[in-house]
Amino acid sequence: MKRLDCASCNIKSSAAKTLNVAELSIMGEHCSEVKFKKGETIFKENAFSSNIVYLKHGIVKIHIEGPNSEQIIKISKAPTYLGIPTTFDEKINRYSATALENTTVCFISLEMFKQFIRNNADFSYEIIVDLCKSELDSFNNTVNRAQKNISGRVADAILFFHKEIYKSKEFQIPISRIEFGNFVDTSRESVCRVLTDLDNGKIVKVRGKKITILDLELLKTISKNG
Amino acid sequence: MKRLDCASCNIKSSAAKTLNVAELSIMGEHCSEVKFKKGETIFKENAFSSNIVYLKHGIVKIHIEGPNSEQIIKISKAPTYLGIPTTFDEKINRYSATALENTTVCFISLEMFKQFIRNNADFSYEIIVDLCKSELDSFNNTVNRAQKNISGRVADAILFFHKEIYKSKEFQIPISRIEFGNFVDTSRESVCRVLTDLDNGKIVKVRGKKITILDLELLKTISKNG
DNA sequence: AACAATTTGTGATAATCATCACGTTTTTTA
DNA sequence: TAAAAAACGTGATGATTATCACAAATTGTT
Repeated sequence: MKRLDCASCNIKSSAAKTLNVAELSIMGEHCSEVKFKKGETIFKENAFSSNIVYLKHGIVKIHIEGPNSEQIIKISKAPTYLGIPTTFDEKINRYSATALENTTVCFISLEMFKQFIRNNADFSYEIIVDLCKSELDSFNNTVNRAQKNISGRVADAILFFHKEIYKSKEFQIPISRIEFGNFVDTSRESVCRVLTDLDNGKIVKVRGKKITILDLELLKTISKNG
Repeated sequence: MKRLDCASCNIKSSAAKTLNVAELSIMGEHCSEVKFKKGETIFKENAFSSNIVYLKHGIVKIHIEGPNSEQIIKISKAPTYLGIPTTFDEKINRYSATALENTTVCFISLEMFKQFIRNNADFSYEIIVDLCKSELDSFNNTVNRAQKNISGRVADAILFFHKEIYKSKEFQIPISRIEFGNFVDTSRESVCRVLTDLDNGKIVKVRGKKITILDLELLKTISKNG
């Protein structure tokens, strides 16, 4: 296993920031860094798992094979942990993670990670804060998926890419129309139709995967009211 | 504040089980036990919050006010923590909890709870395990809500009450038809129709709120395939 | 027990959205 | 660079489900 110099890593998680040099050195001995290309699977549902996965660079989708199609649960951007719930409680992964662009991840030995949690309460504290945040996100997500119509959900997704991922009004969406549908609980065709409507209304300029938000306020209104 | 004798409590959370007598005594000094009647609000979305809530007895619904209606995120049964994510990261509650039957909860001082997490890594560990479990549940929920049709989701809910809450084939559902709809992302009317179909097909006997599962296997099939 | 209020059940109708079909464009690969 | 494969856009159609309307049943109240 490649020895990593975690102490000098400047993309530490807030949990890792609580560790001292000695602890970071131990961590480096139980870590490996791997690069993935766009489209590659980082870890897969139902596969055995004994690593915590930390996303250092890049964007990934978290997805589960549903009864009808792939369900994209969320899209995550570095830096963040990817596989804490999936590895902590279960022996097998309960969801998959796939790179949406070239990414770098650290595979951290689960045993060592648990040691840190058991021995370092500050570390645990930060992990708990993280898990709480994602649970709240997940709850909000449930409401939005359930109660908004397709236009609202597509608008939501565009606003999500704008605010959470690219922090710009102009970006390339990292997913196909099919994946977009799997992300906002609708069909590829419906996504296309909503996008052309937004384009026709000069709210969002849509050119293939390239998105330019023209009227942010109106887009927010659509996100709220559908 | 009423002083509680946490040491002698036999409904301790797995986290609280890691505490020694001295710690449990401290906990008792920073806890208060409150009883709620069916229908009463335990804590409310957008209200200020400075307590961790532990459900000792009873069943509650966790809900969020959505753009169109109340969204029931989940239904939880004692013993469990209710408000970790809502209090840990935020100053205000991000969701409400309402008693579905007479319940007993402990309000635990957030400051003290954070002290335990910072000082007792075994305690933190158990909290993390809990949070991981609920995140996984939440992910599965997302898939089921998105990809199953109404029959499947209603069947799911009945199986949920059977397996997770009452552990019996016969029970009274603790929610109205409207709430049932808010729980499985549909209208009151659609819930009624699916329930009469299940009753007509002799799969589930439905008499008002009283449910008797007659054909468990068929119900599971409906849950899967709609 | 009688009344009011709420909850429930069910038919009719309308809206939303999925699916199908097919042509076009873009991307990948040989 | 040409061929093949994949992704995309859009119209037509049908299925699912929401909404409306109203009667029946249940629950709560005086």
